[in-house]
Amino acid sequence: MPRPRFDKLTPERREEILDVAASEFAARGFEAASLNRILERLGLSKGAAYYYFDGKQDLFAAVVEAAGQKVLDAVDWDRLEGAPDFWLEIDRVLVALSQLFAEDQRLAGLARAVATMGGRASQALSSINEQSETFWERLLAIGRARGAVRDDVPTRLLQHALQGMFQGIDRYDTTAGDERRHGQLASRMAVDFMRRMSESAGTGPRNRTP
Amino acid sequence: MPRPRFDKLTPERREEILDVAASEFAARGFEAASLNRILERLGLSKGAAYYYFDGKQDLFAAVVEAAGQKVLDAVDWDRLEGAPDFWLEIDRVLVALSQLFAEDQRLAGLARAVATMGGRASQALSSINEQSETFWERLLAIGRARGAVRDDVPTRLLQHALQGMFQGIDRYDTTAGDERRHGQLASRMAVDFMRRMSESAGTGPRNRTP
Amino acid sequence: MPRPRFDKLTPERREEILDVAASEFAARGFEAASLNRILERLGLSKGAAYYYFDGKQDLFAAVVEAAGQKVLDAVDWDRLEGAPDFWLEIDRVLVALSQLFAEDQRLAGLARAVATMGGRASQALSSINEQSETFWERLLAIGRARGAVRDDVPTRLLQHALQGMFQGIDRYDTTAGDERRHGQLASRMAVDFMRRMSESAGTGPRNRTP
Amino acid sequence: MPRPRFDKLTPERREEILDVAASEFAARGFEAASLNRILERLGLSKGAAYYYFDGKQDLFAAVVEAAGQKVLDAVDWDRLEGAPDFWLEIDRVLVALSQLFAEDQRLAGLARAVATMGGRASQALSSINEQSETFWERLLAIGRARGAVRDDVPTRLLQHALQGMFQGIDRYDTTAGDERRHGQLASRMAVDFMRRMSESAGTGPRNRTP
DNA sequence: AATGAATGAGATTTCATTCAT
DNA sequence: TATGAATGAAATCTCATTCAT
Repeated sequence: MPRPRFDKLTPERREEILDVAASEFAARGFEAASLNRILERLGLSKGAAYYYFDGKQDLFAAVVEAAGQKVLDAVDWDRLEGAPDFWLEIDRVLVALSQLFAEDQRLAGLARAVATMGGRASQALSSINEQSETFWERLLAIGRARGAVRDDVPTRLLQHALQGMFQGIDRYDTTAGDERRHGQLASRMAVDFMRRMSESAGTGPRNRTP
Repeated sequence: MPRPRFDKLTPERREEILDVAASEFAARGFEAASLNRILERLGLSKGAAYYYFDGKQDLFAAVVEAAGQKVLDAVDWDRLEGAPDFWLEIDRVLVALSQLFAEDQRLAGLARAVATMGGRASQALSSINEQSETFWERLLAIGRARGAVRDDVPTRLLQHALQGMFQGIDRYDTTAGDERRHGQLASRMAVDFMRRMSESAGTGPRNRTP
Repeated sequence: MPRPRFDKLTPERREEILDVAASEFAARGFEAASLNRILERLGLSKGAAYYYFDGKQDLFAAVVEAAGQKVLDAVDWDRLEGAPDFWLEIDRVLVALSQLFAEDQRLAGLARAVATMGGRASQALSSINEQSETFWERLLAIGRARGAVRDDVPTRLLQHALQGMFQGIDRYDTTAGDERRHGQLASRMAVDFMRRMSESAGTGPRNRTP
Repeated sequence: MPRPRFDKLTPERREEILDVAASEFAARGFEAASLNRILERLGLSKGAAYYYFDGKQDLFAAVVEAAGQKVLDAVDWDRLEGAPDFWLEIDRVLVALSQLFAEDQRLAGLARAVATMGGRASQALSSINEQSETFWERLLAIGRARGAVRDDVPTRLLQHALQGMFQGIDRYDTTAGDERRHGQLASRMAVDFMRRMSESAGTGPRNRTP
């Protein structure tokens, strides 16, 4: 994770650095991404880079954390907690997220890049995983408290299954021909899949997707 | 894809080559895998390698295709087609597959490696994608013919969603602590998720998982 | 030079081999040309290639010699010897040659490739140089016997200067934009340059080019 | 072309680098030259090389440009412009150049190397071609302004023909046995050839070479 | 607080040639 | 006569990282 010094930079510079790095990582994946290229595009010296970050992995971690924060912030947790119909609200949440992903093309790429790292990135990604788990745990916990989400399956298992399902849809989206229509359909189906996977039995009518 | 010459090698050598390469690709992903390391471990000269394969990507494609074939072969398609209860048979199929994955640890790694390549590997992976689509299309087509699989969603979208879900579960499996018990649970849950995602409405009782 | 065995091949095969090799050498120059690529395109095995030729240089020599023979054969030496006006006949000769070069695009490329080798190709090119010298010596000797070509400069020097000049024009031709018109102009100017360089003083009017 | 950083090296180091590289390129031509060998001889690490240059072609371009500059600097343009007898002055210029080439053996080799690249080196050699054209355009423009150089032929055509002729003489020079005497003769003849090729008709007596 | 020169290992790939069969 | 498997050196280039200043 970035050294404390990194926070002393102006917010603009900080954001620019993470921005450019995000583009590279998202476009090429962690391994194929080139630190050199990132720094060149940034006009940042090698020395400076290693002054702020501990290396390539550390920069990657910072980038992904920032992206994760964006996702966390895009959800109105209080509203979700208080919503009368959990699944209806989830629908809103996912629509918001899919808009976020549509606006910031790098998010999907980063998600893919993280998935790639697998077991390899030992320490660097621990914070990322925590963050990711936070998101799902929070979301599923709320659902469970409402009795909307099944409790016959470990949270982490459900989380990974959902996460994977979303990534699969993302991959479909990426390779689909007619982009606009597919994007909408994919987003709608994602909600449907999520509900089917997570809903506790007997919660309500079988199929809410019109 | 490997040059025709490759097929002239003894089956043992062929398998050994694909085996070692599979280990490397599965363990590190495509980008981070080192062709050098593979050849070194094989005692194969660089020249020979390029005599049989067109390059790193080509070798990767061969490795993945062989793995894919294993998966295809693990399914008894005729039996699936004739089974009285589709979902019951699917359960058997997935159990078989999860055993296959458990036995050959590299399979999951390869699946991850393929997922990683994303758009980058253009031509080299076309055959792989075909193979993968073949598997799912076949499976879903049978399910649809039986009226067991919903038809309100494009096959490819469903395929990707399912594929991603399984990968998510695999990732859960990989990082879970108590391996044995989790593996079984995960496998059982995978069937449940798949059924929930794919089942056509009104097919039967809501939740078959006891 | 090709081993005697080479002559035992059918003329068609012989020509095909030299043809394909000529394309490669002409297109890439000697160093960058790939023997592998040539053999692949020919469907000729490595073993066979080394059975007929002594190696890359040897093949190159054979290719160039064949090309040189074409050039030698394109000149009607008897007619040149008996022509009433030497320079008028040279004009015809050069037009014929420039047509030959226009028809067989590889000739110019080969000429360039030979020029490249410089001192390096020690033995392999000796025959080529002999051939080349034969051409010019013959041509200049006739001109001298007629009193049309100056004799205050060593033949070999004149030869190299002329050869170089032609190559220069060839290079101009290659890079010129409007191909058709330039080709004609270049060919016409080549004769003019050659005459100016070679004509003995006081042979006639200053400028025959209309 | 070398990155700006290259100019920050000490002049000595800069010259040494270009020197060693020039030797290799001149001796073997571009394709056969080995970047590895150059760096080894220089005691320069690969990384450093690519820190200063963009690659082999880039280094080559730098080498040739430096050489070209030497040639341009060897001509006293002002004096040529003001000389009472253009061709007499050209004689001086060419003698100076032939001395330059005699002193720096690599120059001719480099000229040959450049000629070799032909169409292949697309962008890398654009600056070199400009430089070369500058030299000839300048020289011929002065001659034309004086009425000494014919204007019935495009400058670039004349330029290439002259350039080729000089290279031919250089090749003669290289392969000639008795070096000293030939060199002088060749230099003298080069002037004669150039004049014959370029002189506008009716400028003066037919043959100035005694 | 920052620079940027330098490293050197390692990447993938291509080459001409040999030789057992 | 002919094959084609095998070699291994060498090619160009990129990488993340270090460190003296």
